[in-house]
Amino acid sequence: MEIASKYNPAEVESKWYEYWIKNNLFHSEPDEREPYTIVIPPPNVTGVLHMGHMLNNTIQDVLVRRARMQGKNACWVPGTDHASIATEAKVVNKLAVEGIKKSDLTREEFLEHAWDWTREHGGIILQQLKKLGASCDWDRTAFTMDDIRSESVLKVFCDLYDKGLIYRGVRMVNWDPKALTALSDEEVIHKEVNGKLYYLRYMIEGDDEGRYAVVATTRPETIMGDTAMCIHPDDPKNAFLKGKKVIVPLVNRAIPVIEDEYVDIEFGTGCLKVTPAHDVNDYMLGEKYNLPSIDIFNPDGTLNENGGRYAGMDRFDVRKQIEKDLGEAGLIEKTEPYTNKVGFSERTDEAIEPKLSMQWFLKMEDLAKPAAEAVENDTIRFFPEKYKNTYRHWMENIKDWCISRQLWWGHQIPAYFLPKGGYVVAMSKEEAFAKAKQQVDYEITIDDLKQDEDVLDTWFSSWLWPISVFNGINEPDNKEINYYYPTNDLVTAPEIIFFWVARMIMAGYEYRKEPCFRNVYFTGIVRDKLGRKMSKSLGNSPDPIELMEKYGADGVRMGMLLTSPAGNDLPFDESMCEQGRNFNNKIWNAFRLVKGWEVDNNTSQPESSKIAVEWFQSKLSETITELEDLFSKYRLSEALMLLYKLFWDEFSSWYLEIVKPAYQQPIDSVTYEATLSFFDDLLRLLHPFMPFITEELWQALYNREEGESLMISFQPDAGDINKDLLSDFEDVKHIISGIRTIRLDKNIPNKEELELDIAGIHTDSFNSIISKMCNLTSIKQVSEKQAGSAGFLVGTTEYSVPLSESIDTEAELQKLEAELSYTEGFLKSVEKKLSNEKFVQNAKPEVVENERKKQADAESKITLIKENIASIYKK
RNA sequence: GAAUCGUUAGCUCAGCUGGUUCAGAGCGCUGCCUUGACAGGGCAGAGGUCACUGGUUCGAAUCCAGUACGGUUCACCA
Repeated sequence: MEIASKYNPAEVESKWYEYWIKNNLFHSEPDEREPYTIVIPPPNVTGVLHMGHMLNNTIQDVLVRRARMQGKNACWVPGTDHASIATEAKVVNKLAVEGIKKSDLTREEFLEHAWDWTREHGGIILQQLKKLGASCDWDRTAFTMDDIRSESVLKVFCDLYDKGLIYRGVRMVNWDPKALTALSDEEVIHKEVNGKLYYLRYMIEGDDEGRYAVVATTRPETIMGDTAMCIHPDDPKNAFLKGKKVIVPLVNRAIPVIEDEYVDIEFGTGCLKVTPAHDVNDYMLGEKYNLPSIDIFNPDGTLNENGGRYAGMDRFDVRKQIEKDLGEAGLIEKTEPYTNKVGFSERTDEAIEPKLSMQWFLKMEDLAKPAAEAVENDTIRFFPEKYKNTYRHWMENIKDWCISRQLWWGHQIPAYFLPKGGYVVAMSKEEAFAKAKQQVDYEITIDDLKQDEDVLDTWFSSWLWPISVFNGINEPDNKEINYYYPTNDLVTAPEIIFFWVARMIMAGYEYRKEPCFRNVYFTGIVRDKLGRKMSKSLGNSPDPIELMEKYGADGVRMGMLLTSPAGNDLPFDESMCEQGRNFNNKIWNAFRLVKGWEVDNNTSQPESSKIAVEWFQSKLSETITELEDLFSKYRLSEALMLLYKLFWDEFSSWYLEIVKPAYQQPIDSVTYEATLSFFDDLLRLLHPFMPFITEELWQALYNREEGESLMISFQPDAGDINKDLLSDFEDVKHIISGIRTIRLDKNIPNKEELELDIAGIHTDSFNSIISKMCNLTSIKQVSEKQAGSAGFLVGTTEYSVPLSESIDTEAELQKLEAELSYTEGFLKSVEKKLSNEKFVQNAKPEVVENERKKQADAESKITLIKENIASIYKK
């Protein structure tokens, strides 16, 4: 049988993915087994796969595949998110290209376009996940705006409204002048901006001496909205302003000077201009002192009629113009460079405008309580744990959630306004009508009801995801939700801990009285070599699909996992995928070797093979035990590395080399069967990490029936671990390495046979292995090392190889001297410790005992080295 | 500004309740190796005052305090 010397992933991957699908192996139905559930963090429906998705979904797939192979009923629910703002922006852009303005369309027409767009681009990302090998239950694919999820969202809205947790009111909100919508606090990113601090003169009204106050502000364009000036009551330098009125420059409006301790005397001049409509703090002052509020902005960030001569201009242009105008009017004292933090929209990167507007809010305090506790007491565990702090801090300072958005793409708020004021909240217009009739004392028709134009924040649907994917909101007692919920693990990015994770936990307790998941694995950020976050705009992100074509999905999966402990950023480098690909190739070639052997039932098993089988059995068991521990701590990269070394070093470099028959010789059947069985176990262990190549080889290892698959077989169990055998074998490796080093040093080809002399304690049972691996003709005990031989120490036993050629005594001496001085130094430090009475008294007995042993070992080693040196001199 | 996490080999990271798993792993690097699974490979090597300064202790990479430098999150100083 001819098998290519290089593994070619492309055809293998699609073949097995189709096979898994065809045999319905990803699908899960409730049964008597223990469930294992993961819900996917739904990617944006019109998004494409990026490196962050690759990392995230690889981890989920590893967890799901492993759980499935542990006999659990594993269910990974896929789906997508309608991503209100992001998608709407994309559709608006697309229409703009076609010369259509959103404002020219009706809501229905716009939504038509949005659905078209969704149908066209939606689900691409899910197809890409299939390339990665994701074992999602595709029959369960959900969308945050499909019927079940939409109904769930409305239901929850109505329910929370009925409970009095949702309210409507005019509040200062974060306004995005580009997307033309309000945002929640979490959607605002504060960035440092280099600007100026403007010192403006406000003349005192009716002051004969022409005195004035100086106000320091970063936003001179908002002066038209000023309705007061504020000073600190105890500020001596501004005391002369008390009770006066000052004139707002340019608009010549008189405003009162108020006093409040909120003002920082030290900052600027100690005078604060108060613009209640455009600053959160000024708004609070306005409330406190009952100040009028003058809104000077249009929704798009241009000035409205209150902006006087600046009406119609953009806010940033006004800032420049006003600086000029005020300067000319002699009303600018000075300007100085100033750095401050400005909020920007997460989605549009537009500077946020604090704006008073009517919005819907959700009260968070009561919802937060059980959610905070659950993480605090580890009912829900975070990996890494440090995010508990972040979470706690947010939960303790939680504010009400602004859930309305002035967009069309999303779940329209189920509130219906009544003709003479007021509104009713209901699941449908019909229901609303019924309610309305009861509520009002005048005649109305259903057409008199007008539904609120706004939609809900995207996260208002995502926070129900673990419940809504099993229809647990609409039918709270259905079989599926009762079986699959609570889910087990959530894999997501720390950036959305507040947006999503925290809120899901809240919804979980509110609607199921149970945690929505048990463990949260936070992935890091995928960065490029320069440490920059990979992003579309920087263009520094490789295309995941191209990567998979180049290195194979298994190779890329491995590359992503090799160096990414939970919570750590991943400095991505293609060389890691290369390492992954190389490992695939190693497995492939090991398989070629084993499958290429000719088996002879009449050959008896050599001693060396018999021991190797026993040893590897123990090694395997040991690794399985360690693996379980690592998985329990979600240390996936370490788990993978452990398997990497098991396969490459222990299995390929040691085990296979030992049992490998001589060239063109057959192998005995006992060893052969054992080797196949080991291979089978190794493939099972590796499968969650690299599903494709393992399935390919597992199918080829034995004759499998149609429908059989590695992915639904079981993880191997750990057997007995013979610790003595394992540790003896480590010595054997050292002996073999020692001999190899001698060959290298002395330039002795492998073909040339050697002898091995041993002075000291040695277990003979491994001689067959040493002999085979080193091409030895004899291994014998000697009282001391022969002259003219090269040696090394393993423990306190001296191994030496007699050499026919004369050896370089000078070099030999140097080596021995170096070892002697090292060992003597070592002995000295041990002796120092032991002669310290306090150490002997205070340290644990076993520690002291250990030091004594070290002392004895070092002493005998020194004696041995000295003898060797002496023997060289004798000669 | 506050909170929090971190600093160990060229790179990415392990190192649990102080003492032989204490100075480790993978990659990279250096040398040698052409027939026999694999050069996408084999074998053997070199590489670190564990950021710094004090302290606790018989004993510190490990515990404590401070400093420096990074990261993350939060914050209304105009």
